Amino acid sequence: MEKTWQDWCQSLPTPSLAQALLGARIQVGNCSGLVVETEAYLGANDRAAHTYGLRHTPRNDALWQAPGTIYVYQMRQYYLLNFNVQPQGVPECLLIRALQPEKGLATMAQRRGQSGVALANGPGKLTQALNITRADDQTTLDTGRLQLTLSVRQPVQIACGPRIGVPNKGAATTAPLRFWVAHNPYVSQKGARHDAETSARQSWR
DNA sequence: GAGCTGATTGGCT
DNA sequence: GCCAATCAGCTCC
Repeated sequence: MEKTWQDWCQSLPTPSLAQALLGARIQVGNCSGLVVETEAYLGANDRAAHTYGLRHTPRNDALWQAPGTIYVYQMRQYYLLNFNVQPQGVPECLLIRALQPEKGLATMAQRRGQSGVALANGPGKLTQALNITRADDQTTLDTGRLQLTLSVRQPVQIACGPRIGVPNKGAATTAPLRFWVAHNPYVSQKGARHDAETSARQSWR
């Protein structure tokens, strides 16, 4: 019997959940991919979080809902996908930064206007590939059209580092709250350009 | 390959 | 008006 999302959320603190989410499958319609990169956002005390200082606005209301609530935020002309992980009233969440595409490659390529590694190697790209928009904000993993399957694969090695796009915010800028599957070519970092297929296989157990 | 920059939308002060 | 959890294309090594 699989653990429910709620049980899973209660089993670990948020940064550990960010690591544990690597290897999960996200599916929307007939498109799916494996989570290869995440970031943790730690609510009230995290200057990079939208809920820093317990800010509660119409935009971030989803973060104040029950665990499993989906928060979709618009950045420029892109959408960013987050999952709420802590009990209602504790606004901590996980940002999905990159996916390794599995199914529906042609559909995703059509939506993106790109193919291969560039399909979903960034937070704005994967939402475009999976057609996730503000319409999915405040839906949940139980009732929404987005399905999540935990622990489909196990990373050989998990790497961590500072989050991206969080400048001049002291501890929030440097805290190692970004986690990715080491050696996987579908992460959003530019540097690692390996043989995509070979490395993708070798990055999972 | 690495680093910089322009594009450009929406939410909040 | 200001700023932001981005992206892609362009330069210059």
